[in-house]
Amino acid sequence: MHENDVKIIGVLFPIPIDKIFDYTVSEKFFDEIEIGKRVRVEFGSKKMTAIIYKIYEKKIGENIDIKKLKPILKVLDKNNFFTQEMLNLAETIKNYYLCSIGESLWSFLPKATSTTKDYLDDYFESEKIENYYSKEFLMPNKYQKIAIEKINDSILRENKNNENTFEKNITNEKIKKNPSISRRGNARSFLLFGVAGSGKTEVYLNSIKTALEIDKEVIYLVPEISLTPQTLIRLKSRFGDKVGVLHSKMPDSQRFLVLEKILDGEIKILLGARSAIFAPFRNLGLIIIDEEQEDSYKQEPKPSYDARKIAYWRAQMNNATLVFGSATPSVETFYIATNRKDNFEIFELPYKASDLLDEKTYLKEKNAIPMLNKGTEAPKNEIEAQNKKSLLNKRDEISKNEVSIIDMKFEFLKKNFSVISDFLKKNIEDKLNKNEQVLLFLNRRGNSTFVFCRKCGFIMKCPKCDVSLIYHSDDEKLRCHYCGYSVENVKECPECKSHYIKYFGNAIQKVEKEIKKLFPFAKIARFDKDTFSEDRNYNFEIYKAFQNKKIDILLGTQMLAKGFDFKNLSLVGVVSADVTLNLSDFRASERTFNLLVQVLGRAGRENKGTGIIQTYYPENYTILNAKNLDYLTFYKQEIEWRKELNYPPFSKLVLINFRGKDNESVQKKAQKVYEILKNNEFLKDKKHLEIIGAYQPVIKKKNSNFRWQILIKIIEADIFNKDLDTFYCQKIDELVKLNKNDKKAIKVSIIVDPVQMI
DNA sequence: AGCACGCCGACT
DNA sequence: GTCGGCGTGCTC
Repeated sequence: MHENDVKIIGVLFPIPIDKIFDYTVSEKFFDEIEIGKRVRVEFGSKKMTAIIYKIYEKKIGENIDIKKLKPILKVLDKNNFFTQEMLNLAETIKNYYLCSIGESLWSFLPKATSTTKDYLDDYFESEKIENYYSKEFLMPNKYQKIAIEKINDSILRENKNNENTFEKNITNEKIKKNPSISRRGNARSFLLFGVAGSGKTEVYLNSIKTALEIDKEVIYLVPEISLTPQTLIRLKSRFGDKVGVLHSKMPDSQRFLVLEKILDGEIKILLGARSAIFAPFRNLGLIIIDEEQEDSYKQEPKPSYDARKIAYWRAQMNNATLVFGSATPSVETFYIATNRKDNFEIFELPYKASDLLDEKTYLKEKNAIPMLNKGTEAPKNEIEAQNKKSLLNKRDEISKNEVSIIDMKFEFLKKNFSVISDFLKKNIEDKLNKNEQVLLFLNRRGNSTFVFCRKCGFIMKCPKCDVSLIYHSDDEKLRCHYCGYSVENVKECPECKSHYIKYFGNAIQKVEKEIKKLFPFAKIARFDKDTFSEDRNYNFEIYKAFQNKKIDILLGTQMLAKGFDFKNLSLVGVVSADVTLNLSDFRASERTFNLLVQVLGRAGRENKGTGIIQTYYPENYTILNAKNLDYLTFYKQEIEWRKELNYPPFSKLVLINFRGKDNESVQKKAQKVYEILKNNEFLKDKKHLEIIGAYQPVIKKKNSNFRWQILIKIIEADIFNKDLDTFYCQKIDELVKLNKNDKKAIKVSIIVDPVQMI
């Protein structure tokens, strides 16, 4: 084998080893190989697909023994799915989220998932798009107008001093070790803060139009695409074939087709969930992230990236405009936006668009507002005043639904032992009599939260996880909601053989039974993960059935809170608001607040509806502020304790997970690492570092593995700036890696910015 | 992460 | 005997 006959390339696998693997390339492949293309190679004993990351020209390094290298078998791609920007981004992700470069780069490409036909297809077959939304751009109200003008201004301004980012040939030299992302131009970031129905989408659509006019491309992220078919329909009706979609149920072949169309320039707007943030656009001008507060933007298995953060980095690298939208923004984003950090600006859409756009108002607005998309600048002081006014004053003017809080402790004293309070019952009856629809919300699947023996107190627990089993009456089984373990229901106590088995707590199936008893003539349907998994089309069916008034009472878990838009719904009852509130997670209040506001917002999007929250904590600030739909007051209280206890946005969290079969050795390991971190001379910065541990999380055992954790708070970290705290993270990573290779029986993983704390 | 290889216990 | 559980090490 002569040096001239072969080339050597370095490739990456989707494995957690931070290493580039070298292979030889025979002459017949010389024309095909290119950095970013995928190749088929033998790896160990298996054939695997890898991505070309390096092409070594001519000189073969002295430390590479050519005889040890295996040849590549095939070049898989005609097109290169990676732009130069993506390769740099992979490095950034690797450094920030502490994964291997292989894992990082591979997360950009579709991986084999289920190939079920999605119900969206049926949706398009059965419904005519035009029937739903107009092709015309609606006339925005004055709040929308202010936002649109500012966003358009940002998009257009960047066009002037933007170099062409199209790069065809990627060379090794261009892959820098620490790519700079500080190339910040004038592009800005925006938070659109507006209640449900306030017309955020119309603002997005206008911004997209502007971006397209100057030949820029757009990424539009939604939390879960299959729950929001309306968004796609609206996009398609305005922009037609330029719109591409990526969603979770799509087969890989179709995903690659979408990527190809992006590279060909056929697709200019990509709508999708989290992973769509990696779209290989070469002239990205706008990124929209709707429902910005959703946890689903953060991926938990490695690489555990946050699409919002990636969006921020990509916006910086491309000088693109970034738009976040939410009715209840995440505390972190709201903090940054209101403190105007990182070129961030906040706009409020304080009214439901329907309230403003009655015909009279419409005509008034239409006459008052000059044509859009010409970069017309609204008077600066007016905008400022408008923002100030609405942020400082409580939003009294907002047409809000009437919401009541019911103290369940009091119900108990009244000797009403039902899960439905008298007040809620009366209200449901009232609505049913008026032929209106009711939605009941409960955040717990199954029938009872736990099953125990009244004689000896034995609680049925999952043998693999440290959680109680939940009784499902459908099939008379006890299930673990963490690992899926299930057993037949018990009639006698496995411990003392008594027959005094009691079912405790209120889960959704039990509530369903009770509702059926209370309202025997009502048509009742249940909607949760259990009914959902049985039939993929179920949620669409339910949606249609409810729309067509074939259901009187719909009972559901948090899956209901998203995306659904019911017109005849006039009462939302939260059966229990307390389940998520009591979780030991620093985001528990935030999640509960968001969920409550979302669920309550389902009522009366057209007419005025009512809401009822049942709780044991009627004085809790989360519940109270949710009742008033008062985000600002909630935020002020939430941010205060976060600051006090150094939680995000005042710190960056790094969670180290230890798990293994033997509890004691896992504990020892965790404690040893804790000592090492605590005593390390680089990490002795007590002012900026708080190391907590080693402790057992609330769920001590998961899937037969005992768990221990160490939590590190890097204080005063800037949550969007990766440079500030990278040093600490790298050091932590280094120390943990150095100390984990002695035994494989204990698995150690580091999660940067964890979302699941328990 | 997979996967092979190898060492020990259980059982047709 | 041999099947299989999982602990350990390797992948260019």
